[in-house]
Amino acid sequence: MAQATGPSRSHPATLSDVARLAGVSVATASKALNGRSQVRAETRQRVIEAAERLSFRPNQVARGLLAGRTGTVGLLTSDLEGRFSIPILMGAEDAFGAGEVAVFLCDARGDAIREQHHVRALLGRRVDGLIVVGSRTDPRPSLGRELPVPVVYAYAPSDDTEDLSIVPDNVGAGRIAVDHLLACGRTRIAHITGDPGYLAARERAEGAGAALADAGLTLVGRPRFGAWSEGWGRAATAILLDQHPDVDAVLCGSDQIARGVIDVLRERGHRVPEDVAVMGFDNWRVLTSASRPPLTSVDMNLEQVGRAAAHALFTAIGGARRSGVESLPCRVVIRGSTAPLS
Amino acid sequence: MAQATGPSRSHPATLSDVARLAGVSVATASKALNGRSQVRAETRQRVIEAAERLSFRPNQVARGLLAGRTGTVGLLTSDLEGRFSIPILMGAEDAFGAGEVAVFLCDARGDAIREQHHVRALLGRRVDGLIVVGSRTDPRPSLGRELPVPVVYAYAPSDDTEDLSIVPDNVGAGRIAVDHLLACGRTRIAHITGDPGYLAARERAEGAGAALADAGLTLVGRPRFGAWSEGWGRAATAILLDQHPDVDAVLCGSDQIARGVIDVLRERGHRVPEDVAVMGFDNWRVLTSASRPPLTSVDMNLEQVGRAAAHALFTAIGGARRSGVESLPCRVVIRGSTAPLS
DNA sequence: AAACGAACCGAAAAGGCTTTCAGAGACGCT
DNA sequence: AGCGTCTCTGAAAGCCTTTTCGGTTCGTTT
Repeated sequence: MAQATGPSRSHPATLSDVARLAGVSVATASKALNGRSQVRAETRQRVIEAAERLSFRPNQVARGLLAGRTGTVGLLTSDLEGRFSIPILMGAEDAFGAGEVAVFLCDARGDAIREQHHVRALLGRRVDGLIVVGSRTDPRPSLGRELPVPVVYAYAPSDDTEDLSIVPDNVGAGRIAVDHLLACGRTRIAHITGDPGYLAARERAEGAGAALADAGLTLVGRPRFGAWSEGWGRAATAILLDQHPDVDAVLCGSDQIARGVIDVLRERGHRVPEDVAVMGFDNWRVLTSASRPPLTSVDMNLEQVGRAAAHALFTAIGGARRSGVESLPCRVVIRGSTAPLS
Repeated sequence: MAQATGPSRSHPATLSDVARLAGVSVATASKALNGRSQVRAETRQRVIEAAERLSFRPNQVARGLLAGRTGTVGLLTSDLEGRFSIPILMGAEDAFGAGEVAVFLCDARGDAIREQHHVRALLGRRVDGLIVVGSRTDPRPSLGRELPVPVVYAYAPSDDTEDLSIVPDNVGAGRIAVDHLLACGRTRIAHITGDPGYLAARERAEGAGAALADAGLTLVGRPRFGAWSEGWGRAATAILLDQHPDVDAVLCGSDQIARGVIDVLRERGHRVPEDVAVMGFDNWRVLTSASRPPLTSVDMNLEQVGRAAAHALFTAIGGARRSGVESLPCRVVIRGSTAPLS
């Protein structure tokens, strides 16, 4: 039943086309299509049919001009490459897409100038709000208070506490990770993690330490900061085993580190998880499921962060402003690399 | 020098605000700011200063309504999760961002219904064009010929040859991969790759076979199709070594497979690259640089694909329509896992 | 029969911008 | 002085939709 001649490449139908075809005025056509009550049912039907025949889609641009709200938001990422931005972005896109909001994507490539440029461009397009997604949890410069639209920061909080930021709770993440290891009966727990220049690394270590203290324990040695790489995981494990051969769990700052740790443990003849339990961080599927055994990991619920940011922005557009840093809980995803001591 | 009272949260300045402040009409103000020639230099200067004082940014929505072109495009991905979409998206965003085009991001989550919904929404916003990004290189259903704006398909080509699609040249990729191994003096080359349901897997195998044939050689055994996982890489390697212990190179269908291959090779006492050279596919940094040794891999130049798609769309909006499937060359990134036989 | 609501419809304005066209000065020429 | 020519400027139309408000038609009430 293909239509012989669709509307095709000519100008899309406008409301006045519909009105003409239905034999009413544009005003009536508008009311009919928008469910306004001052239209006779029969007339409304005629208009709807006309609209369908012309496959009329109301021009959101015109609508936006009139309403003062465009139904668009800007999503400003600092680097798409980083794998943390993507899930957040997905969550936000998802939360908005369900409504009638469209998302402009802008990647600043970590450059402040480019970021400014994008902000200007987005404001020129009269977005109703902005979400700023960072690639690390360290605070970042605020876009300022003088913007004409609300802004929500996701993952990387703003350094201005008047702004609203949504971040994962990395201290809590450290706690629940250790809690899981304790629940598995482990007591000699080491922590190998990434670059100490990252707040995430320091906070996770802090949380881990606090959970251990609550149980009357301490970490085996100090937290071993280094790099977010497999290489560091391997190197640190070698040292760890030399110093503390009796360790029975290693909490790692990332899944990459964890893979390095597991490799060296196996090479040195330690069984995972029987002798040593290993936990990662980030719950990055490629790494967790490919490792032997599959890796227990902490998931930061980044999609959730994205959705929460979208939701917060939505309510802020509605007028309800919040501020401060709100942190969302993380969760432990249990796989084969951790198990109770038998 | 902070301004005491910025434009802040009040309505952004409009052109008529600027005109009033400069003491001219909106028409003149418009011409002055847009570089039209029919304005005295002195008047223009006055207008520009007024615009600056009010930090005036022209309303792109109004401009779009008038011009009939909005300076926006829709970027329709089928799944953001997949790692192939991201670089393409970055490339496209980059190519457009440099100009004055803004990108609407929509993720269909692999659902045709949702895709349709997004297309409708985007057309309602009067995007000037559409880029459809797929997650595998197998052809996908066309959006149809009746759309009012040009469409370019990236990575996953349309099944309608009247559409324009930009894809990586996977056959060529298989060729250059084998060429590199041949250049390293390898002659007993095996191919372990992923799911044969993927066109990419079949095409790469085809290209590899062709390059070998050109050299008067054949693969060691047949291409070993399986899954895109480390696990399959390990399993296939075990079988391969049993059947052909003299193999001197393994071309893998993905970096994940390659990591599995390398692991088993090492465990069985084969040195990489001295005894066996190993190549991956996709050039996925996390995997290539973390493996021991770092992995030589074929990069599909996906950012390039994204940029090319953006560029093609741009010219199509300008009126120059192309059609068919255009494939872009891949490149070999050489790291430690391949080296000349000494 | 006159008046009154209710129900329905359409003209017009608004939103911010660009462009066209006509008008206003300024200037030089005959 | 009168005329044509430039150079600037501004009024107004147009883009597409929504909303307000005034007008018309009916049926109902006194």
